[in-house]
This record gives sequence, structure tokens and C-alpha cells, in this order.
Amino acid sequence: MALTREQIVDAAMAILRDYGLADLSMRRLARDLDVQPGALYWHIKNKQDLLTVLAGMILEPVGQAGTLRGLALAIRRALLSVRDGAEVVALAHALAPDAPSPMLHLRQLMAVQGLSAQEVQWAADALIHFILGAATQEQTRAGLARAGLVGQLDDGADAAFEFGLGLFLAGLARS
Amino acid sequence: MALTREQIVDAAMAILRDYGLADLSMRRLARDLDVQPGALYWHIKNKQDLLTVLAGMILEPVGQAGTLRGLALAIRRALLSVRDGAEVVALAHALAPDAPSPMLHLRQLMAVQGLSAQEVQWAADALIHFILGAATQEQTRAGLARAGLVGQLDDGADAAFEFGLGLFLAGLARS
DNA sequence: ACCTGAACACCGTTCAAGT
DNA sequence: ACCTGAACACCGTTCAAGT
Repeated sequence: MALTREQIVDAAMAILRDYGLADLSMRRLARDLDVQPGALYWHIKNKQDLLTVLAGMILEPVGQAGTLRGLALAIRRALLSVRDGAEVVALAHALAPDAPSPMLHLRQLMAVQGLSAQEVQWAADALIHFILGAATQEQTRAGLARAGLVGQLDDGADAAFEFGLGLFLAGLARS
Repeated sequence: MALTREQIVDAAMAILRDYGLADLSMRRLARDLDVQPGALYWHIKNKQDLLTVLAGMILEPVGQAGTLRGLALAIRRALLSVRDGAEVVALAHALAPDAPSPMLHLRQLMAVQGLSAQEVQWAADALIHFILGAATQEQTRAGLARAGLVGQLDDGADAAFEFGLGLFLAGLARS
């Protein structure tokens, strides 16, 4: 029966989960779906587009949160739940910074203090850079550990994130 | 006369400056040097190694700084001075987080407050995530603007960085 | 010691032609 | 409408063989 866009997206997510971003090529994806590479382009515009969809799916379980701290932790959890999730979301965020809804939610929660719209934007961007950077670092190290290129995967990642987040929130509270 | 490691590194930096990371392939590099691709591997281990050397060169002009704020601004300036500089340094930093000397310098300046060594490490990491994330976003947007995929390159980038850095430093001061 | 030639195992994307 | 076959223009890396 006919190939669907949903099948493609699901197969892509499966490769990401099980083998990581390096193995997620259009040709590999076509092979897994028993289809020629060109067939994919009838259903999706290009690889970048596909990655944007995956980024949205990765962030889906984030949901609402009452506090900035809670939202930041939820975003991090979502990123870490899929192999190379942080990198995929970072790519999508670079191309369309406003598309992922949790980013907008972040700005809403930020607006409580007496900040201008401009400053809210800047503060949200700063927090996102921290979250994406921290999660990317964790997953990169996990990848290196898998490849045996680096020793122990530092177990204090949760504490490191809490601390950095605390610094940021303390700075916000002072303003 | 014989190809040297220095020639390779210089040619690679020239491609990076003039055309960006996407154009910096081993084959393109070999073409520019009038040499077969395989010849490069007599002088350098692999592409990752080459990028690490370039990252070091990009950060070279940073130098010493008396204040955390000054150092952060100097690092950002160095990253922005080479096309895709932030991405190259981020790649190198992911593989060897302690190698680039400004990162160590950052930890030194951080140690002023009453933080434990562990906390200094965490705070330095958080600041680096912010710096790399902010600079990467700027350069990604510049790339998209060059490709005509996005409109005006937001001119408030300096102010945005300044604001985010201020938040972070305020958080540090409170601790 | 240093490099060429040639290969291996890949990429993303397009598009005429088929059904 | 949807897919195949085949091509275009690339990748990073290795390695026998040459000089």
C-alpha cells in the first residue's frame, strides 16, 4: 500500500531513538521503508523539514508548567529522552526560533517580572541557549562514551543543570 | 615542494573565513592545495583533528582579561570574527571541553566568589553554553540571511548578549 | 618520507519515465 | 497520484603502489 508521510516520520524517529542522528540519512530511511530514496521527496520537502517535524515530536511531552524552573526541567527531560534530541531541537530552533511551542511558553512565564517585551525575548533566548547547550553536552558525552572515546559519563549532570538554572533564575529575580 | 601541516591548516582557515563550514570538506581542501585527498592524511589524523586546530586558532586572539564580563565579551568577539566560528569551537569543545585555554581562564575568574571547585566548573559550563549558543544563533541567522531564507538580521544582537550575560553575572553575584 | 590512484562505502536531491 | 531508476554532484577515509 501507499507510503505515507506519517510512516516516514515514524521510521525516522525510530532510527533516531535506536541509532542516533548520525545514522539518520534519507537513504537509510528509504532502505528501512523498502522504498527508493526519491520516493521520500513526494511526501516531504527535504531532510531539514523532516528534522523540524521530529523536533516538534520530541518537545510534545513537555506540556504546561506553572513555573519557569519547572518548564526548564521539563524541556530538558524531553530533550534527553530521545538520542541526540538536543541537537535535533537545536537545529530546528536555529532555523525557526519561534516554532517550538515550549519556547513561546517560556516567554510567557518570563513576563511576570517587570521586563520589557524585548528583554523577555533576550532572557528567554539566554535560557534556551543554556538548556540546549547543557543537554547537547550530556548527549555528546554519552555518544563518546558509547564509542569508547571517553571514560566515565559524569553522573553529576542533573546537579550541574540545577546549578546553572539556579544562577540564571537568581539573576532574573534580581532584575 | 612538500606539503606541510601548516599549509593545510592555513588553507582550511581560508575556506572557513571565505565560504563557511559547509564548504570546508577534505576534498575541497585538497583541490585548493592541488593535491589528492589522501595526501592530507599523511599530515593530519582526520577532519575532527583539523577542526580542533582551527578552534584553537579562532580563540587565540582572546588573551587575558581582568573580569569575567571582559573575558566573555572577548570570547564572543573571537567567535564572531570567523564565519561559523562558534560552531567550530562548539564542536571542538564538545569533544575536549578543557582543551581551549579561554575556558580554563573562565574557571579561574569564576573562583573569586565562595564557590566550590565543583560549582565553579558548573558555572563556567553554564556561561560557555550561553556564549556558544548566542554566537551560534547569530551566525546561523547571518547564514540564512545570506541564503535569502530570512529577512533582516536582527541588529540588537550585541544588546541581547549583554543582557543575557548580565543576568548570569547577577546570579553569580547573589550566590 | 611523502604522495598518487583508485577504491570503499557512503551522502541529499532531482527528474524523466513508468504505473 | 505516487513511485522507480538512474543520474548528478558530492562526502571522509584507507591503502597499495609509486617516487
